[in-house]
Amino acid sequence: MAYRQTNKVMEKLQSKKKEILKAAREVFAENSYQGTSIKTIAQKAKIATGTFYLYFTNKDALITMIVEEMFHELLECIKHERAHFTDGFDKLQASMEACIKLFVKEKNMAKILLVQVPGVNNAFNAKLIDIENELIKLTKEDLDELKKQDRIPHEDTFVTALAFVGSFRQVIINWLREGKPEDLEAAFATLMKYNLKGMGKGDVS
Amino acid sequence: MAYRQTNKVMEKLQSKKKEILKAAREVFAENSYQGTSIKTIAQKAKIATGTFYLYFTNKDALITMIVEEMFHELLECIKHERAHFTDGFDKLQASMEACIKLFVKEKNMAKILLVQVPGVNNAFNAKLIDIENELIKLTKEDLDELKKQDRIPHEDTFVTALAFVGSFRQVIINWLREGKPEDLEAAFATLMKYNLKGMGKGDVS
DNA sequence: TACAAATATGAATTAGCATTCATTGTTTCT
DNA sequence: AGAAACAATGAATGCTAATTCATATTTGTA
Repeated sequence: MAYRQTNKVMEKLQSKKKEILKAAREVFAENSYQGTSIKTIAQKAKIATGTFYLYFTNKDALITMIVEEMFHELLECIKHERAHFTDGFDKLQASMEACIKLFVKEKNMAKILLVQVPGVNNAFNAKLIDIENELIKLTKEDLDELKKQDRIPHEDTFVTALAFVGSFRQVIINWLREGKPEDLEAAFATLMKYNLKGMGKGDVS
Repeated sequence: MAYRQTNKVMEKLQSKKKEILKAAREVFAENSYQGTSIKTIAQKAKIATGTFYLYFTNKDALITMIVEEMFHELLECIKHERAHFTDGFDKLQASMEACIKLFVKEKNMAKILLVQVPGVNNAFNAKLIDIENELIKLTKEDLDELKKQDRIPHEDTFVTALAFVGSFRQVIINWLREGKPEDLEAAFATLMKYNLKGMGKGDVS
């Protein structure tokens, strides 16, 4: 009779794939894409290098899956937090707060998305750019809404959205690279105030 | 008797070295460090691959020299423009305006410094971080001065400096990658206003 | 238990690219 | 002109790391 996988085996395979992904996230967070070898990942995942290729077609497919997973996690997290609010300013604040909280919790994710992967190659950058553009789009929508309500001056909301996202990005990257500011969540307050004032919100204390 | 180079030959060698640097800047602007081969650079510079090694000890020495040249160009340009002003806000504005004008003029420089920033752990990356840190340091000094003069609120000037630089960085990167905003120098006005308001400058129109 | 299908292994293969080097071409000086 | 120093060449070398594959182990069915 034909061989059929039992549940036990299927679960084992699934968990092994997850194990590889987990190991890979850790290794990629500390080393560049080029500087990361399959052998290293395999060792960390406690498998032979050849085994890796039973789970992923190649190194590219691995990093693609990792980045896509992170993309999904990040956007879901942001959208979930935004959903609690209707006010434009509140939605902006919720987005960035969600983002920062997630990065503090999943530092490897931040390192991969912001520090390691950007230099890989132009094809990969495209994926990362998608993530960033999505965040910029969300921000611009909030700004356009606020503009329509006459709650902020009629400036170029696209440039404003870029400035907003860029200021957070820079602080997070510096935190990852140099450990400064030490307390990212405390810096969040300063940063949010800075940006709300920049947008022209009237009553920022 | 010992052979002595004539001026004509020395000049030829100098200009060939410059030719290589120029070709390399062009190639590095479009490809990552790892993705750029000496062969490609040599072809563009119209020399044999072996000849490259008569001018540079290796690939690392080449990128180091390029980045150091750019570092120097950029900081000189900024410092020169700042020197015309004594007021803190004016100095901040002059710095970023100089930066943007230089990047518009030397787009390859911007691409190398901002887009091809690889997560590669080598001299290349370290040097790029140096440049950014220098700019952040300058910004923080201006902010500290303004704070001492009680012209801005007593917020964390380091985080503020990061936000300031980060907002410009993001806009410039987006311009390089997607061509938006189309007119970078026009976006500069919006961006500067945003940041001055963010800092808490009172009379931003 | 036997044997077939599925998984796992890690040494061998392969490919790309930086760097070297034996050879050829050019410049300087007598 | 001819020899010695210098410069240029590009094929050959060597290294690193991704991917493959022949072999071994594990799992499922009868």
